[in-house]
Amino acid sequence: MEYNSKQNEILNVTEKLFAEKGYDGTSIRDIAKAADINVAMVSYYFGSKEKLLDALIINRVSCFGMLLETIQIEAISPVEKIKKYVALYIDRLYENKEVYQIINFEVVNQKRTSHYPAFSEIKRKNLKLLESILIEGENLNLFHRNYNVLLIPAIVIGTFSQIQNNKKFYIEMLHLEDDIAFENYILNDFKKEITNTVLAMIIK
Amino acid sequence: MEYNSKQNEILNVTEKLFAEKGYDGTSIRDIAKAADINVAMVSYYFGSKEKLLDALIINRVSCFGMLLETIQIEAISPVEKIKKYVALYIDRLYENKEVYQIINFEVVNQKRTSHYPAFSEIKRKNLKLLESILIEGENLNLFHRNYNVLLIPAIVIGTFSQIQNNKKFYIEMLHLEDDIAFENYILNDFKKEITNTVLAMIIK
DNA sequence: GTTTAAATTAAACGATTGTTTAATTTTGCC
DNA sequence: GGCAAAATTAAACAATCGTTTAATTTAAAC
Repeated sequence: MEYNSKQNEILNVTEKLFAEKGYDGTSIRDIAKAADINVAMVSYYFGSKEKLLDALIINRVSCFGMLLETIQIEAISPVEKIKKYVALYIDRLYENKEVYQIINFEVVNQKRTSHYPAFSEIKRKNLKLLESILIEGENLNLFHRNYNVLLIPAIVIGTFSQIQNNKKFYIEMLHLEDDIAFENYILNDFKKEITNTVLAMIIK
Repeated sequence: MEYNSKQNEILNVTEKLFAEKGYDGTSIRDIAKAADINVAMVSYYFGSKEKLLDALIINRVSCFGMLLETIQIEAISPVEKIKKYVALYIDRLYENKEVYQIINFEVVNQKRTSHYPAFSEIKRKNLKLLESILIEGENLNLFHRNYNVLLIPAIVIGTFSQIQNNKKFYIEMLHLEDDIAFENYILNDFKKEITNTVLAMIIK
């Protein structure tokens, strides 16, 4: 689906507002005001508020799955593959933190669960990839197998979300100066720490 | 604050609905219908919707901090203390998963951040306790210190939330039969796994 | 320049929102 | 039984919600 500049502006504004105030907490008039357009334009371009949410999620998520798959092809050790897997995961989560925040709430929210199958599919795919790397490591006698594969993405995503959601608290506790320092923490120190945690789980 | 049976019924229903559909996604009429009372009763007892949220959170959270502190007094090794710390944390999170779900969203939500200081205080307190156990372990040469203390509660809470929020997905992937099997998984297998993860992070 | 479709607007739609009112019923106390 | 306070009710309040309408402006094509 291709969007013109006006539609993209609406999507950008919507992403920001839905992530900040939630779907139910954001009115179409909020969106129209922030995007500097008439309220009727949202319905005109997207049909309805619910379809706007659909369009936003589909647009943002369409490129989610791809990058990870290249890891398995590379000629590097399973340990390096895990490192790359986690690093890419964190990058991807941070890059799409707004839409991920929206999804995270809307998946829980029992009012709108229409996107559930699409996400299950992406998560299943990512799990398959991780599993193949882990088996490779087990065959090379690098990894043991007394852990639950499901726990690894749960730890990566969960810990990331926890810190991102409580950004203010962690900025305070880590004595970070501003949002840029926080971004640097996530993409560097946190990435290393969570990678080490995952490796400590699986390495013999 | 003491509440009569009618007020408690309202709080119980509100907790369930806010956790399911969010604060903005739940109307006072939803609450009144579920609690089988007149809409005016909510305002009559709690003043407003926002004050109802306040009352709910304060009521549920008031007993949050206490139990953990008993750990430090016990005459057991730091490793055992960490095990107890994580186990108690999981129990507490699961027991209060509804209100925790509400808080988790409302803290992120920039519209209502009034409860932020109270939670920062509880989190800070829990961190202090954890830190004292870790130092005890370092002094006994059991733990090394190349890890970030902040990461431990972030992993425990984050991973728990991630699995709880995507309950449906995990029930499917873990081949669990029903909600009771899921509860058993969280309180037994998951608790062990996440404890092992934390221990793998810190033990020499 | 005229025509036609697309874009944009202000206004209005009915439904729902949180809250208040004023009347009524229930309760506890003497 | 009478009375005052508390509890409960239906109804109404203004505000906001998502959406639609119908009119107007802009843009593109010929």
